[in-house]
Amino acid sequence: MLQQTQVTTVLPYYERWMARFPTLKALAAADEQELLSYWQGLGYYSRCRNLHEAAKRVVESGLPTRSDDWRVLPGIGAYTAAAIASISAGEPVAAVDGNVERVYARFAASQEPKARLSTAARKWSESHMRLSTCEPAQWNQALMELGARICSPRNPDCRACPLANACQGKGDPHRFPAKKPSRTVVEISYTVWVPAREGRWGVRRVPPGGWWAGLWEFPRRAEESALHQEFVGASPRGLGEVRHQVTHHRLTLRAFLVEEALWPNDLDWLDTDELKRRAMPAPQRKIANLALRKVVAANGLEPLT
DNA sequence: AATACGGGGAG
DNA sequence: CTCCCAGTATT
Repeated sequence: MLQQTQVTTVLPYYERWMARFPTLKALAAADEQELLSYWQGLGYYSRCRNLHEAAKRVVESGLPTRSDDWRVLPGIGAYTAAAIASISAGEPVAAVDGNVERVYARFAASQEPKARLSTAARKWSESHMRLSTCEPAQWNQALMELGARICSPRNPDCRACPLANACQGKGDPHRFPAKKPSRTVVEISYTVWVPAREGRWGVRRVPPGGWWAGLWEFPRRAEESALHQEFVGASPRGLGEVRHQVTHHRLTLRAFLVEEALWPNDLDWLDTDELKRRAMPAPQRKIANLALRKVVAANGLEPLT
């Protein structure tokens, strides 16, 4: 959960997750759709599937010990493997996260691209770790903490830094690490229609290969498509517009309520409680709430969380 | 080496 | 707006 996601964001998800799936065995035996519903809103949903798969393998074959063996599990990369192995087994391997990369980039005044920076930071951290009397877990924690609290992205406090003496970047820490040029934003528009009948909602599984694969959504078409044109001709009721940013794409989803025509025939029809438990992409969740307010507010139903 | 992959926190 | 978050897998 913590991969590329802030601790304060993760915390409530983690608590709910651990209450529901308290052991590896429980996790391995869980239904993937339910896992995704607990993950819903966190993003990077492949992490969820990978964690599930990793739990299955571990329950089947036992817990790894060495970093290299952890590394084989899906979703466990260099950072996570090193973090686990150094903490759980005291293995002297460097856990290099964004903090450590930044600390190293400034310390060595390096503007290398991310891949090389990461490798260099790992060697740097590991060589000093071995010279230190510090436990590997403590060393890793200390370096990450230094990056989070002192060598921070926006306001590095070089006066408080224990490495300032030897640091090559302290004159102008903001030059490191090098920022990659920002990509031009791509605008994408979708029409979303919300099939509703007799208190039920029609959803489909997001097809594989793109964003939100495997989650559930209301039918969606690019606005240029022929289906869209046909749809507009059916004069649906507008629900509203939802904007959402995904990396360098800016999405606009225009949502409409349709009660009869143009439903794909492979929809899953859910009542409101079932809809609430399905994992939906954030913008589709917002549309669900628009629809709920419009259609069933009078019945006293609560919005989706 | 570069890109896809979410969503949100914070300045 | 921008940058970046206790990264990983794929190309």
